[in-house]
Amino acid sequence: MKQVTIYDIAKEAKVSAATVSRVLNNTAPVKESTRSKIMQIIHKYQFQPNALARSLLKKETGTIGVIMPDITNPFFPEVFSGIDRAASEMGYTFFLCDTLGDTRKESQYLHMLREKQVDGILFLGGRINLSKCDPELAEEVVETASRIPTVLINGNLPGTSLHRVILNEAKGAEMATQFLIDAGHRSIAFIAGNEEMTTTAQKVRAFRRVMKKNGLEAAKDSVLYGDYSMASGESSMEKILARRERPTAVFCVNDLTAVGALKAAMKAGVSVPDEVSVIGFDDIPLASAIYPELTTVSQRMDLLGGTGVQVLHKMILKEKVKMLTVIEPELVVRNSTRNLR
Amino acid sequence: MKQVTIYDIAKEAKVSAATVSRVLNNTAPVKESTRSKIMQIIHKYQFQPNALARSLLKKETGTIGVIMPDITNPFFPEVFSGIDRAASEMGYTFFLCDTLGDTRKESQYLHMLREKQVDGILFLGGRINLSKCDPELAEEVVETASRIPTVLINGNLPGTSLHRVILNEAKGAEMATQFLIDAGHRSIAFIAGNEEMTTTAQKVRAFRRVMKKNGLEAAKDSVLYGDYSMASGESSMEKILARRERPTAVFCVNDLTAVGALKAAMKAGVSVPDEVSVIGFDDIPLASAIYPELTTVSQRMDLLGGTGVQVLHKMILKEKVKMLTVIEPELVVRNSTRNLR
DNA sequence: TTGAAAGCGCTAACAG
DNA sequence: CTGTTAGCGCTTTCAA
Repeated sequence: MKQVTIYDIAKEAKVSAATVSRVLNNTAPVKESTRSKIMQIIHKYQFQPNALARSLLKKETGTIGVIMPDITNPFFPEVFSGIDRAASEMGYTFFLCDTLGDTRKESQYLHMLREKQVDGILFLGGRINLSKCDPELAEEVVETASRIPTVLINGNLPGTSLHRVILNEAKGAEMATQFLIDAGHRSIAFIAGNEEMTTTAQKVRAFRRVMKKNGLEAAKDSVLYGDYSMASGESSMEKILARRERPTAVFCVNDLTAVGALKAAMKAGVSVPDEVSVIGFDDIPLASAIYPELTTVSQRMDLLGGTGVQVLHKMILKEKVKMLTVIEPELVVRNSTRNLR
Repeated sequence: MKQVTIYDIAKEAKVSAATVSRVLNNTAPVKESTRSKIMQIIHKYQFQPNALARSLLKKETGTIGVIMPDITNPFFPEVFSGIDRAASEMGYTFFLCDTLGDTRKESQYLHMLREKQVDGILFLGGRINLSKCDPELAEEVVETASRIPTVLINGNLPGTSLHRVILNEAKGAEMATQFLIDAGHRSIAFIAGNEEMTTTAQKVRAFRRVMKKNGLEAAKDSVLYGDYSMASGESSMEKILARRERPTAVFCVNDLTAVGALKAAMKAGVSVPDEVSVIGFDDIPLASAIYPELTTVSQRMDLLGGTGVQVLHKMILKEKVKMLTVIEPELVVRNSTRNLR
């Protein structure tokens, strides 16, 4: 079936293509009788203008590229949902680019998004969470950002200056640690993620700092590294429970890990929170859906995503925006932690 | 910064745009010396061709639209992941269209995807899961599908004939029910989803059929309706536990609901599986990450998504494909169910 | 092996 | 209020 174009409509209505375009876009007054005739024909053919042609001309596509490492990790759908909610009103649609944590795919997507002329890019995870990011990879992002408005969500590329929207993770980790200490815990373990990632490094530093500040010792083996997954939380918790000296509380780098830790505890017949307190990070929906409900630090993922879009939108409009927007975490106390006093 | 075009490259290389296009696409032999000169200039400007212009001409965008009701429900990211894995090798990228279960948004996205000239559409959830779908809504999909290859995943539009890839849900529900009965359960409740949706209706029918076949009674109140969420599973389970005559097993329409049910049981101090068995449906990652690990029916979501893409891809290539592809469910026995014999 | 020219479908001046 | 004209950036004959 041949695609019907604005010319076909114009011919049948005995007007010029320009006039059809005018009624399509309401971009200039058109006599009511012509308008309705045109409308009728448009309807008859179920005509829809070709967005490619329009975008080619207008140099805007109404499309945003979202790069993320793993849509299967509940954190990202939540952020995406916030992005979507904020941006669909503005008329944007999204290329969802799942990199599976593969740096090469990140590069590919960066290129692809440029070719497809997206209006903006939202970058989450991957290289922007590496403590030591290869300068070439960083340069790639900078290069892209110099042509397409780009905002990094919850990440950074040291040595560059890109627009960012981040959650104050250090603060969140401080809050969690202090909360545990205030509840009387003196021996606390931290189930972390990947050591090379800032999402872990920042929290570990904050954790150690707060412990020290409270005159507590964070033994070397108090921090266990993993990969942010439920499986990793489970195995780390097993190790912890196997020790002769168990901590009374465990702080997890994210909720997924915490859920895994909870499972390990239950499996071992160790009661949470009676025998060990567990606190997570993120506040994904799952956190409040399990038993015991998880005490956690909210990343306010929808706000994170929504704010990212707002910043990006302003950049697209060439309005002024702060380079850095930081969102404050919130402690959400539920039932997986116990007050020892 | 003005966008650099193929002409700028051509001019600087002192060749025609056609030649540049040839080296870009390897579409005709080019003298090695010219080729390398052009390449060098392309590199210098970090030139990337404008995909809009190319797509306008070639009438293909390498883009697939994926319409789904809720990216926040773990089922969908899993399917998407399967789609992505299968399709990114083929060079497709995705518009992710989250409808939030809003029929109007579905319509909007259908239109938008057409305007953006996607090569194909994958439709999940929403109107294609309604037992009684408004003919106009169905017609909209048919109309779209007549112009753009479209496949429905896990759904149907009665009275139309569209390409579909579905999981045999009735079979899955039969397997789950029979499994419970074989384990000696005689009183079984079913926590369902929305009564108007086929994902619920099919399972309810299968559940009743198998009960009857085994000479068991499925009392009217044995089926509780809800909305597929963890919260709905929790509240339904609370109702069930409040009865003087408790069933010994509960079959849940999906894993999310089952997780909610588990929570309610734990909260009430009712042991799963000792006092009540719980079986889910889907096998999302969460199912095996909680304690007790959930017995469930696998929807093989990655296969579902991957197969959907394969079918779609063939349609795009105008190859022959079966209208209907059905995937068989698998029972995954874990620890949330108990054998009574 | 290369260039000229036409055109994908649309919009934006500029006239009238 | 409406038509004409000229592209947007690219690919593809057709000739040379």
